[in-house]
Amino acid sequence: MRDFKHSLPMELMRAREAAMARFRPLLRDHGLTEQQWRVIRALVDAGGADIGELARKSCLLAPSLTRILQYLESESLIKRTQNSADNRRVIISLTAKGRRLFNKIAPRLESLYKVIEDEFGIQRLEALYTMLAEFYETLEANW
Amino acid sequence: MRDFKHSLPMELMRAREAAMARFRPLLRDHGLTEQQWRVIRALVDAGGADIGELARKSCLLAPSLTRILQYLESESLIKRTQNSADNRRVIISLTAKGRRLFNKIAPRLESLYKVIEDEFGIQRLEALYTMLAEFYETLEANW
DNA sequence: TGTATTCATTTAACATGATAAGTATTATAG
DNA sequence: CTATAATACTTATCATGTTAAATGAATACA
Repeated sequence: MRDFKHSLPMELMRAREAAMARFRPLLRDHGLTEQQWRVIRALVDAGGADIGELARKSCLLAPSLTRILQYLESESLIKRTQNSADNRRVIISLTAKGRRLFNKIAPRLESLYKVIEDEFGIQRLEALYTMLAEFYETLEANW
Repeated sequence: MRDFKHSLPMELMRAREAAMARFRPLLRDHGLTEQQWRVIRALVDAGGADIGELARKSCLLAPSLTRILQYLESESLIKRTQNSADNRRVIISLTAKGRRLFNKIAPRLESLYKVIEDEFGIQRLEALYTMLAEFYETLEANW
C-alpha cells in the first residue's frame, strides 16, 4: 500500500497549515477568524455580492457563511441589501467600518506573505500556484 | 494588491477539497468521517501509538483527537493500553474490528486515488507532492 | 392560473478546528 | 527530599465543517 506520508489531502493540509500558522495570529489580534477574513476580502474584491457568489469566492459552505455573516453584521462590518429584482437574494457589502478594518489588516498580511515569497522564492511559489490550479481544475472538470 | 485568486491558503484548500470530494462519499458509506479515517490509517501505519504521536501523524489537534478516540472506542474500533513506564501516556491501537474496517475501505480508496493519478498524471502528482513538502518544510524550518 | 419545480438562503444536528484552562503524572532544581 | 516546572492528555468554549431538511420566493408549464 501507498505510504501513509503520500496522502495528498494531508500534504495539502500541512502546507496550508504551515502558511496559516503565520497569518492567524495577526487576524486574531484584530478579532477575526481566518474565515471571517476570507469573507471580508471577498467583499473587497467583489464590492458587493449575493450570498451564493460570496460562498464561492470565499470557499465557504452556505451554512457556515450564514453564521459568519450574522456575526459580521452584529459587528457592523457588513450590511445587507435586498435585491428588488429577486427577493430571495440578499446583497452583502462592507460597511465603512468593515473597509477600515480591511485596510488596517491587508498591508500587514501582505508583509507576512512577502516573507514567504522570500523564503520559498517567487518563481517556485508561482509554480506551486499553477500546479494547484491545474490539479483542482482537472479534478473538478472530470467529475 | 495581490489578486484575491492568488491566496495560497485558499488554493491549497480548493485542491484539497477537490480531492476530498471524491473520497468522502466512500468513507461516509462506511460511517466514518475523514478525520476518523486519518486516525485509523495512522494506527495501521504505526501499529500502536500514544496520543501525541497519533496527533502528529493524523494532523489533528489534541482536543479533536480526544473526541475522535472517544467515539472510535465506543464503536470498538480502537482500544487503549496504559503505558506502565509513564502513566500519563495512553497507547492506542486498533481492534480486530478496526483492522477489518480498514481492510475493507483501503482498497476502494486506492482505486479512487488511482483514478486521480490517471487524470492528472503520476509524474505531475509526484512533482506536486515534492513541491508541497518543500513548501511546508521551508516554512516550518524558518519559524 | 394554479401547481409542481427549482432556486437562494436559513436552520438543525452532529463532528471537528482552535484556543485557553484544568488535571494528573513525571522530571528537575535546589 | 520537596517545591516547582514541564509533560501528556482532557475539558470547556466558541466558531466552522458537513449533511439533511426547512422556508420562502421565483420559474416552468400543463
